[in-house]
Amino acid sequence: MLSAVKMEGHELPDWSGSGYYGETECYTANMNPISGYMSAPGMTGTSHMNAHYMNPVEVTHSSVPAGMAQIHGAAVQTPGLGSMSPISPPPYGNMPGMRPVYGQACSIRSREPKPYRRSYTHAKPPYSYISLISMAIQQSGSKMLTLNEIYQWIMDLFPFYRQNQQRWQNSIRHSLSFNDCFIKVPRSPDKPGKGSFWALHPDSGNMFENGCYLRRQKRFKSGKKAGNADKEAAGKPGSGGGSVTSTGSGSDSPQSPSSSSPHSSKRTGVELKAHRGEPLPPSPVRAPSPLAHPQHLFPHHHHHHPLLLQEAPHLKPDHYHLHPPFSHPFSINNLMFEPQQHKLEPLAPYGGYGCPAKSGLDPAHSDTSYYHGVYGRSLMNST
DNA sequence: CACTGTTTAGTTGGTA
DNA sequence: TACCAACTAAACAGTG
Repeated sequence: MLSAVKMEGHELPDWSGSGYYGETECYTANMNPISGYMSAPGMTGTSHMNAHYMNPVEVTHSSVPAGMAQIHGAAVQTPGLGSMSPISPPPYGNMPGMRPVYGQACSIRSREPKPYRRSYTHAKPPYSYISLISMAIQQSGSKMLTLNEIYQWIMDLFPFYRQNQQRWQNSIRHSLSFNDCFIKVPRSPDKPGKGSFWALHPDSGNMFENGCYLRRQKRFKSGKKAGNADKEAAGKPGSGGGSVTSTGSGSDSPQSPSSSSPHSSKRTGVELKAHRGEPLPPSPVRAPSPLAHPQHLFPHHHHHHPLLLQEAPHLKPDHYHLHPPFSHPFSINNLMFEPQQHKLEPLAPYGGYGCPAKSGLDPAHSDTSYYHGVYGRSLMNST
Protein backbone atom coordinates (compact mmCIF):
# COMPACT_ATOMS: atom_id res chain seq x y z
CA MET A 1 0.00 0.00 0.00
CA LEU A 2 1.35 3.25 -0.95
CA SER A 3 1.60 5.57 1.85
CA ALA A 4 2.86 8.85 0.76
CA VAL A 5 1.92 11.71 -1.35
CA LYS A 6 3.80 12.69 -4.35
CA MET A 7 5.50 15.94 -4.00
CA GLU A 8 5.08 17.05 -7.50
CA GLY A 9 8.61 17.95 -7.96
CA HIS A 10 8.15 17.46 -11.60
CA GLU A 11 6.16 20.55 -11.88
CA LEU A 12 9.03 22.78 -11.26
CA PRO A 13 10.75 23.17 -14.51
CA ASP A 14 12.58 26.16 -13.33
CA TRP A 15 14.01 24.17 -10.54
CA SER A 16 15.05 21.32 -12.59
CA GLY A 17 18.63 22.05 -12.22
CA SER A 18 18.61 23.14 -8.68
CA GLY A 19 18.77 19.76 -7.13
CA TYR A 20 15.87 20.40 -4.89
CA TYR A 21 14.07 17.46 -6.23
CA GLY A 22 16.71 14.95 -6.27
CA GLU A 23 14.92 11.89 -5.17
CA THR A 24 12.97 12.15 -2.05
CA GLU A 25 10.38 14.62 -2.82
CA CYS A 26 7.48 13.42 -0.90
CA TYR A 27 5.57 13.86 2.19
CA THR A 28 4.81 10.65 3.76
CA ALA A 29 1.19 10.75 4.39
CA ASN A 30 1.05 7.71 6.43
CA MET A 31 4.13 6.01 7.41
CA ASN A 32 2.21 5.13 10.43
CA PRO A 33 1.11 1.58 10.76
CA ILE A 34 -2.31 2.89 11.37
CA SER A 35 -3.14 2.24 7.84
CA GLY A 36 -6.61 3.48 8.25
CA TYR A 37 -5.33 6.89 7.59
CA MET A 38 -4.94 6.23 4.01
CA SER A 39 -8.43 5.15 3.54
CA ALA A 40 -9.73 8.35 4.86
CA PRO A 41 -11.95 10.23 2.52
CA GLY A 42 -10.17 12.95 0.82
CA MET A 43 -6.95 11.20 1.09
CA THR A 44 -5.99 11.17 -2.46
CA GLY A 45 -2.95 11.32 -4.48
CA THR A 46 -1.50 8.20 -3.12
CA SER A 47 -1.51 6.57 -6.42
CA HIS A 48 1.00 9.05 -7.51
CA MET A 49 3.47 7.91 -5.10
CA ASN A 50 6.45 6.60 -6.82
CA ALA A 51 8.15 4.04 -4.79
CA HIS A 52 11.49 5.52 -5.39
CA TYR A 53 10.35 8.74 -3.95
CA MET A 54 10.20 7.14 -0.63
CA ASN A 55 13.07 6.39 1.47
CA PRO A 56 12.04 4.03 4.15
CA VAL A 57 14.90 5.10 6.24
CA GLU A 58 13.87 8.65 6.08
CA VAL A 59 10.37 8.34 7.11
CA THR A 60 9.41 9.02 10.60
CA HIS A 61 6.50 6.81 10.97
CA SER A 62 7.89 4.86 13.79
CA SER A 63 8.88 7.97 15.52
CA VAL A 64 5.46 8.15 16.95
CA PRO A 65 5.58 6.40 20.22
CA ALA A 66 2.62 4.64 21.55
CA GLY A 67 0.50 6.94 23.50
CA MET A 68 1.61 9.91 21.59
CA ALA A 69 -1.74 10.38 20.17
CA GLN A 70 -3.32 10.73 23.49
CA ILE A 71 -0.82 13.14 24.71
CA HIS A 72 -0.99 15.09 21.62
CA GLY A 73 -4.68 15.02 21.56
CA ALA A 74 -4.81 16.34 25.01
CA ALA A 75 -2.39 19.03 24.25
CA VAL A 76 -3.82 20.29 21.08
CA GLN A 77 -7.31 21.36 20.72
CA THR A 78 -7.66 22.59 17.31
CA PRO A 79 -9.26 25.94 17.05
CA GLY A 80 -10.90 25.91 13.82
CA LEU A 81 -12.51 23.72 11.36
CA GLY A 82 -15.08 21.58 12.86
CA SER A 83 -13.98 18.75 10.78
CA MET A 84 -10.70 18.74 12.43
CA SER A 85 -10.06 16.33 15.09
CA PRO A 86 -9.32 17.17 18.63
CA ILE A 87 -7.29 14.05 18.73
CA SER A 88 -4.44 13.91 16.43
CA PRO A 89 -2.08 11.07 16.16
CA PRO A 90 0.99 12.66 14.77
CA PRO A 91 2.07 10.75 11.79
CA TYR A 92 4.99 12.93 11.17
CA GLY A 93 6.43 12.65 14.53
CA ASN A 94 6.40 16.33 15.05
CA MET A 95 4.53 18.88 13.21
CA PRO A 96 4.81 22.58 13.66
CA GLY A 97 1.62 22.54 15.52
CA MET A 98 2.81 19.97 17.88
CA ARG A 99 4.47 20.57 21.05
CA PRO A 100 7.76 18.96 21.48
CA VAL A 101 6.37 16.40 23.79
CA TYR A 102 8.64 13.73 22.62
CA GLY A 103 12.21 14.55 22.40
CA GLN A 104 12.82 11.08 21.21
CA ALA A 105 10.60 11.54 18.32
CA CYS A 106 13.68 11.51 16.26
CA SER A 107 15.09 8.46 17.80
CA ILE A 108 14.28 6.31 14.88
CA ARG A 109 15.38 8.65 12.32
CA SER A 110 19.02 8.29 12.18
CA ARG A 111 19.78 4.80 11.44
CA GLU A 112 21.37 5.94 8.26
CA PRO A 113 22.04 9.54 7.76
CA LYS A 114 21.22 10.49 4.26
CA PRO A 115 22.68 13.48 2.58
CA TYR A 116 19.61 14.33 0.65
CA ARG A 117 17.26 14.80 3.50
CA ARG A 118 17.25 18.45 3.00
CA SER A 119 15.23 18.02 -0.08
CA TYR A 120 12.21 17.47 2.07
CA THR A 121 12.36 20.96 3.20
CA HIS A 122 11.59 22.35 -0.16
CA ALA A 123 9.20 19.73 -1.31
CA LYS A 124 5.80 20.86 -2.22
CA PRO A 125 3.39 20.46 0.64
CA PRO A 126 0.57 18.06 -0.02
CA TYR A 127 -2.02 20.65 0.69
CA SER A 128 -4.10 22.30 -1.91
CA TYR A 129 -4.14 26.03 -2.17
CA ILE A 130 -7.58 26.04 -0.74
CA SER A 131 -6.30 24.09 2.18
CA LEU A 132 -3.43 26.44 2.69
CA ILE A 133 -5.65 29.45 2.58
CA SER A 134 -8.09 27.85 4.93
CA MET A 135 -5.37 26.98 7.34
CA ALA A 136 -3.93 30.42 7.24
CA ILE A 137 -7.24 32.01 7.93
CA GLN A 138 -8.12 29.50 10.55
CA GLN A 139 -5.06 30.03 12.58
CA SER A 140 -5.25 33.76 12.50
CA GLY A 141 -6.58 35.41 15.54
CA SER A 142 -9.14 37.38 13.70
CA LYS A 143 -10.08 34.55 11.39
CA MET A 144 -9.37 36.68 8.44
CA LEU A 145 -6.30 37.76 6.61
CA THR A 146 -5.31 39.99 3.80
CA LEU A 147 -4.01 38.49 0.66
CA ASN A 148 -0.52 39.44 1.54
CA GLU A 149 -0.83 37.95 4.97
CA ILE A 150 -1.93 34.75 3.42
CA TYR A 151 1.08 34.84 1.20
CA GLN A 152 3.32 35.43 4.12
CA TRP A 153 1.80 32.73 6.20
CA ILE A 154 2.28 30.21 3.49
CA MET A 155 5.82 31.23 2.87
CA ASP A 156 6.61 31.23 6.52
CA LEU A 157 5.33 27.76 6.95
CA PHE A 158 6.37 26.22 3.71
CA PRO A 159 9.71 27.14 2.33
CA PHE A 160 8.64 25.59 -0.88
CA TYR A 161 6.47 28.57 -1.54
CA ARG A 162 9.28 30.98 -1.26
CA GLN A 163 10.02 30.04 -4.79
CA ASN A 164 8.07 30.82 -7.87
CA GLN A 165 5.89 33.22 -6.05
CA GLN A 166 4.26 34.63 -9.07
CA ARG A 167 2.90 31.31 -10.03
CA TRP A 168 1.41 30.11 -6.83
CA GLN A 169 0.29 33.51 -5.72
CA ASN A 170 -1.70 33.82 -8.85
CA SER A 171 -3.28 30.55 -7.97
CA ILE A 172 -3.99 31.74 -4.50
CA ARG A 173 -5.76 34.77 -5.82
CA HIS A 174 -7.68 32.63 -8.17
CA SER A 175 -8.68 30.30 -5.39
CA LEU A 176 -9.84 33.14 -3.24
CA SER A 177 -11.94 34.63 -5.95
CA PHE A 178 -13.22 31.47 -7.41
CA ASN A 179 -14.13 29.47 -4.38
CA ASP A 180 -17.20 30.26 -2.45
CA CYS A 181 -15.64 29.11 0.71
CA PHE A 182 -13.71 32.34 0.88
CA ILE A 183 -15.39 35.60 1.47
CA LYS A 184 -14.11 39.07 1.27
CA VAL A 185 -14.40 41.30 4.27
CA PRO A 186 -13.92 44.96 3.61
CA ARG A 187 -11.35 46.81 5.56
CA SER A 188 -12.53 48.99 8.30
CA PRO A 189 -11.80 52.68 7.99
CA ASP A 190 -9.28 52.50 10.75
CA LYS A 191 -7.37 49.87 8.89
CA PRO A 192 -6.59 51.47 5.61
CA GLY A 193 -4.60 49.54 3.18
CA LYS A 194 -4.73 47.65 0.02
CA GLY A 195 -7.03 44.80 -0.51
CA SER A 196 -9.71 43.35 1.62
CA PHE A 197 -9.59 40.76 4.30
CA TRP A 198 -10.41 37.24 3.42
CA ALA A 199 -12.32 34.98 5.69
CA LEU A 200 -13.83 31.56 5.52
CA HIS A 201 -17.43 31.25 4.67
CA PRO A 202 -19.43 30.32 7.73
CA ASP A 203 -20.68 27.18 6.16
CA SER A 204 -17.44 26.01 4.71
CA GLY A 205 -16.58 24.09 7.80
CA ASN A 206 -16.62 20.59 6.53
CA MET A 207 -14.90 21.07 3.27
CA PHE A 208 -12.12 18.94 4.51
CA GLU A 209 -13.63 15.85 5.83
CA ASN A 210 -11.89 14.28 8.73
CA GLY A 211 -9.57 17.17 8.90
CA CYS A 212 -7.73 16.02 5.89
CA TYR A 213 -6.44 19.03 4.11
CA LEU A 214 -5.28 17.31 1.04
CA ARG A 215 -8.27 17.48 -1.12
CA ARG A 216 -11.80 18.41 -0.47
CA GLN A 217 -14.43 15.85 -0.96
CA LYS A 218 -16.69 18.33 -2.44
CA ARG A 219 -16.40 21.87 -3.41
CA PHE A 220 -18.01 24.27 -1.08
CA LYS A 221 -20.82 26.19 -2.53
CA SER A 222 -22.19 29.06 -0.61
CA GLY A 223 -25.74 29.38 0.43
CA LYS A 224 -28.00 26.93 2.05
CA LYS A 225 -29.61 26.55 -1.19
CA ALA A 226 -29.82 23.02 -2.17
CA GLY A 227 -32.08 24.11 -4.88
CA ASN A 228 -31.01 27.59 -5.55
CA ALA A 229 -28.86 26.75 -8.43
CA ASP A 230 -31.54 27.51 -10.88
CA LYS A 231 -32.17 30.80 -9.36
CA GLU A 232 -28.54 31.54 -9.43
CA ALA A 233 -28.28 30.66 -13.02
CA ALA A 234 -31.16 32.90 -13.74
CA GLY A 235 -29.46 35.70 -11.96
CA LYS A 236 -26.39 35.43 -14.03
CA PRO A 237 -27.04 37.09 -17.30
CA GLY A 238 -24.35 36.54 -19.76
CA SER A 239 -22.80 33.84 -17.74
CA GLY A 240 -22.46 30.34 -18.92
CA GLY A 241 -23.49 28.83 -15.68
CA GLY A 242 -24.73 31.03 -12.99
CA SER A 243 -23.96 29.10 -9.94
CA VAL A 244 -20.60 28.47 -8.71
CA THR A 245 -18.78 25.36 -9.41
CA SER A 246 -20.59 22.17 -9.36
CA THR A 247 -19.93 20.01 -6.41
CA GLY A 248 -20.63 16.74 -7.93
CA SER A 249 -23.37 14.77 -9.42
CA GLY A 250 -25.64 16.58 -7.09
CA SER A 251 -27.42 13.61 -5.77
CA ASP A 252 -25.46 13.32 -2.63
CA SER A 253 -24.41 16.81 -2.12
CA PRO A 254 -26.20 19.07 0.26
CA GLN A 255 -24.97 21.88 -1.84
CA SER A 256 -26.10 20.40 -5.01
CA PRO A 257 -25.15 22.56 -7.87
CA SER A 258 -26.42 22.72 -11.29
CA SER A 259 -23.67 24.05 -13.34
CA SER A 260 -21.97 21.80 -15.74
CA SER A 261 -18.46 22.96 -15.58
CA PRO A 262 -16.33 24.28 -12.82
CA HIS A 263 -15.61 27.26 -14.91
CA SER A 264 -18.84 27.64 -16.59
CA SER A 265 -20.32 29.51 -13.73
CA LYS A 266 -18.79 32.71 -12.75
CA ARG A 267 -19.52 34.98 -10.01
CA THR A 268 -19.48 38.63 -10.33
CA GLY A 269 -17.07 39.21 -7.60
CA VAL A 270 -19.35 41.00 -5.29
CA GLU A 271 -18.01 41.03 -1.84
CA LEU A 272 -19.25 38.42 0.48
CA LYS A 273 -20.73 36.61 -2.39
CA ALA A 274 -24.03 38.23 -2.05
CA HIS A 275 -24.30 38.31 -5.74
CA ARG A 276 -26.13 35.16 -6.34
CA GLY A 277 -29.44 36.36 -5.34
CA GLU A 278 -29.73 34.07 -2.41
CA PRO A 279 -29.96 35.60 0.97
CA LEU A 280 -26.67 35.64 2.67
CA PRO A 281 -26.25 33.47 5.66
CA PRO A 282 -26.77 35.13 8.97
CA SER A 283 -23.13 35.51 9.45
CA PRO A 284 -21.05 38.36 10.67
CA VAL A 285 -19.20 38.66 7.45
CA ARG A 286 -22.31 38.93 5.54
CA ALA A 287 -22.64 42.64 5.67
CA PRO A 288 -19.96 44.38 3.74
CA SER A 289 -19.68 46.84 6.45
CA PRO A 290 -16.58 48.25 7.99
CA LEU A 291 -17.81 46.73 11.17
CA ALA A 292 -18.12 43.35 9.74
CA HIS A 293 -15.30 41.85 11.61
CA PRO A 294 -15.60 38.28 12.70
CA GLN A 295 -13.52 38.84 15.72
CA HIS A 296 -15.78 41.48 16.98
CA LEU A 297 -18.83 39.53 16.35
CA PHE A 298 -17.57 36.36 17.87
CA PRO A 299 -15.66 37.58 20.80
CA HIS A 300 -16.23 34.56 22.92
CA HIS A 301 -14.67 32.01 20.69
CA HIS A 302 -11.06 31.43 20.68
CA HIS A 303 -10.49 27.83 20.10
CA HIS A 304 -13.35 26.97 17.93
CA HIS A 305 -14.01 28.61 14.75
CA PRO A 306 -16.89 30.84 15.62
CA LEU A 307 -18.32 30.78 12.23
CA LEU A 308 -18.34 27.09 12.11
CA LEU A 309 -19.76 26.45 15.46
CA GLN A 310 -22.48 28.90 15.08
CA GLU A 311 -23.42 28.10 11.61
CA ALA A 312 -22.89 24.41 11.53
CA PRO A 313 -24.62 22.66 14.36
CA HIS A 314 -23.24 19.36 13.28
CA LEU A 315 -19.83 20.62 14.05
CA LYS A 316 -20.46 21.65 17.55
CA PRO A 317 -18.51 20.11 20.36
CA ASP A 318 -21.20 17.62 21.12
CA HIS A 319 -20.64 16.26 17.76
CA TYR A 320 -17.14 15.36 18.70
CA HIS A 321 -18.29 13.22 21.53
CA LEU A 322 -20.82 11.34 19.58
CA HIS A 323 -18.93 11.20 16.35
CA PRO A 324 -15.34 11.96 16.93
CA PRO A 325 -13.94 13.29 13.78
CA PHE A 326 -11.30 11.27 12.19
CA SER A 327 -7.88 12.29 12.98
CA HIS A 328 -5.94 12.63 9.86
CA PRO A 329 -2.26 12.83 9.14
CA PHE A 330 -2.88 15.94 7.18
CA SER A 331 -5.17 17.40 9.68
CA ILE A 332 -4.47 20.93 10.49
CA ASN A 333 -4.06 19.62 13.98
CA ASN A 334 -0.77 18.36 12.92
CA LEU A 335 0.23 21.59 11.45
CA MET A 336 -1.02 24.32 13.63
CA PHE A 337 -0.22 25.51 17.03
CA GLU A 338 -2.81 25.78 19.57
CA PRO A 339 -2.76 29.52 19.92
CA GLN A 340 -1.81 29.77 23.53
CA GLN A 341 0.79 27.13 23.35
CA HIS A 342 1.98 28.80 20.33
CA LYS A 343 2.80 31.89 22.20
CA LEU A 344 4.17 30.24 25.23
CA GLU A 345 6.14 27.60 23.56
CA PRO A 346 7.21 28.58 20.14
CA LEU A 347 9.09 26.14 18.13
CA ALA A 348 12.30 27.59 17.03
CA PRO A 349 15.01 25.12 17.46
CA TYR A 350 15.79 24.99 13.83
CA GLY A 351 16.40 28.48 12.88
CA GLY A 352 18.27 27.20 9.96
CA TYR A 353 15.04 27.11 8.19
CA GLY A 354 14.91 30.76 7.92
CA CYS A 355 11.50 31.37 9.28
CA PRO A 356 12.12 34.38 11.35
CA ALA A 357 9.33 34.94 13.72
CA LYS A 358 7.54 38.06 12.86
CA SER A 359 6.36 38.99 16.22
CA GLY A 360 4.16 41.92 16.28
CA LEU A 361 2.50 41.03 13.09
CA ASP A 362 -0.59 39.15 12.61
CA PRO A 363 -0.75 35.87 14.42
CA ALA A 364 -0.38 34.38 11.07
CA HIS A 365 3.17 35.42 11.10
CA SER A 366 4.73 33.08 13.44
CA ASP A 367 7.64 30.92 13.08
CA THR A 368 5.74 27.82 12.40
CA SER A 369 7.58 26.50 9.47
CA TYR A 370 6.03 23.28 8.50
CA TYR A 371 9.32 21.61 8.28
CA HIS A 372 10.33 22.43 11.74
CA GLY A 373 8.02 19.85 12.93
CA VAL A 374 7.54 17.61 10.05
CA TYR A 375 11.06 16.79 9.40
CA GLY A 376 12.82 19.09 11.66
CA ARG A 377 13.63 16.98 14.59
CA SER A 378 13.53 13.74 12.89
CA LEU A 379 15.29 14.51 9.71
CA MET A 380 16.98 17.79 9.71
CA ASN A 381 18.98 17.31 12.77
CA SER A 382 21.49 15.15 11.14
CA THR A 383 23.80 17.82 9.87
C1' DC B 1 3.13 51.08 -11.14
C1' DA B 2 2.52 47.32 -8.19
C1' DC B 3 -0.81 44.99 -6.03
C1' DT B 4 -5.37 43.08 -5.71
C1' DG B 5 -9.23 40.80 -7.50
C1' DT B 6 -12.05 38.65 -11.25
C1' DT B 7 -12.61 35.89 -15.02
C1' DT B 8 -11.59 32.74 -18.82
C1' DA B 9 -9.38 28.83 -20.54
C1' DG B 10 -6.86 24.77 -20.54
C1' DT B 11 -4.74 20.82 -18.24
C1' DT B 12 -4.13 17.12 -14.92
C1' DG B 13 -5.50 13.72 -11.85
C1' DG B 14 -9.01 11.36 -8.77
C1' DT B 15 -13.33 9.18 -8.31
C1' DA B 16 -17.81 7.15 -9.24
C1' DT C 1 -15.56 7.42 -19.33
C1' DA C 2 -17.68 11.40 -17.46
C1' DC C 3 -17.49 14.40 -14.00
C1' DC C 4 -15.23 17.04 -10.74
C1' DA C 5 -11.43 19.20 -7.87
C1' DA C 6 -7.38 21.36 -8.34
C1' DC C 7 -3.66 23.71 -10.71
C1' DT C 8 -1.75 26.96 -13.98
C1' DA C 9 -1.55 30.76 -17.11
C1' DA C 10 -3.12 34.85 -18.62
C1' DA C 11 -5.91 38.92 -19.59
C1' DC C 12 -8.07 42.54 -17.62
C1' DA C 13 -9.89 46.06 -14.40
C1' DG C 14 -9.75 48.51 -10.10
C1' DT C 15 -7.16 50.65 -6.48
C1' DG C 16 -3.64 52.70 -3.29
